[in-house]
Amino acid sequence: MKLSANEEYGLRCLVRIGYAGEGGSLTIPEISQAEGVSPSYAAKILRVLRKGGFVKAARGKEGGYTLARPAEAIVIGNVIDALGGRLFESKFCDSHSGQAAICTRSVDCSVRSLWRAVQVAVDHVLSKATLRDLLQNEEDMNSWVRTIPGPAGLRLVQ
Amino acid sequence: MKLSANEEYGLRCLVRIGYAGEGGSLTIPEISQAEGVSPSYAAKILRVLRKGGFVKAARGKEGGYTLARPAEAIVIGNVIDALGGRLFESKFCDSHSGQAAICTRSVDCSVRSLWRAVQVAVDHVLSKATLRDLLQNEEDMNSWVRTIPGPAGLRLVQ
DNA sequence: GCTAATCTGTACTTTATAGTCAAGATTGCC
DNA sequence: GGCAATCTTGACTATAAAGTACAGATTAGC
Repeated sequence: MKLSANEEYGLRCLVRIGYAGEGGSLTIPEISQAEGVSPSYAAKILRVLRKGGFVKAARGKEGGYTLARPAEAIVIGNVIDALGGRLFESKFCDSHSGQAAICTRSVDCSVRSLWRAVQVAVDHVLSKATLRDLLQNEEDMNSWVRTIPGPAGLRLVQ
Repeated sequence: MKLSANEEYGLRCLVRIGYAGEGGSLTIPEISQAEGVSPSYAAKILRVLRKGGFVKAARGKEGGYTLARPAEAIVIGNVIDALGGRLFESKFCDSHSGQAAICTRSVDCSVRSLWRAVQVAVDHVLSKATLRDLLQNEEDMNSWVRTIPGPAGLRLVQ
């Protein structure tokens, strides 16, 4: 249960572009240097963000990357989704691949229920947080964390 | 944010051994066939579970794997930990490696706070669930999920 | 239209994870 | 002791993820 490099760097690049403000833009060299990754790699990640519709790219002189939408309209869950595939996507726990038949044995049921509970917990954080939340300072950050409903949401698992 | 094969198969193997009941044991061929993996791979995973102290192995005829402790004394969070490294362990978000200095730039702070919130949410599920919970049927399963406290726990993030 | 700055795409190399193999060690039973 | 069943170990191969290199396309400004 680890973060992929794509998820980590992708989100960081996005936050950095967000910090550039409305209409502000950053170039690949600027971003790659700030994040300490090679320009090629930054470009690769930024391409994913662009294809996901989170940033816009402008070529040529004065070019660079800008947010494609206002920060409050960018849900972090969707960003992570685009960067690293679906949350907890797995070849085993495949409620999405229509292989319901595999859930006849109890081991499958138990484990899948657990992963579902974890996924719901994660989604509760990531689907509520927007890029705007990440652009506040740390103190403000914690305020939205406190607003996450607990048992009510988790009950959805069943 | 994906599950590793180790985490998925490891937990499944453990649950399967748990289903064998108190003192019941399963051999590598039995487990590997049930899970649809090669005996070699099952052996590799079971080694991790053994070194983690979750199962005991007996060699020779009548040998096999047994739970090392009662199911209610096995916390799933610890199992996942042993199988796949620390939750959300990352070379970036390294509050564990004492590199606090990296948190001077706001991008680092924002992103790390987010991951911390996610980790807390995940821990709330995994540190409360025991193997015993997974051995119940699915209906019973959901009952412990409902008991997870929400905002109270997440407030710990700050 | 030329030039320099910038993004875009593909192909490549490196490294980590997943999964396999085979020889060795232990145990229970005869 | 000998045999068969079983776990143990380390080395090996295959596949996926991480990261790099480079040639090409686009644009702003002159």
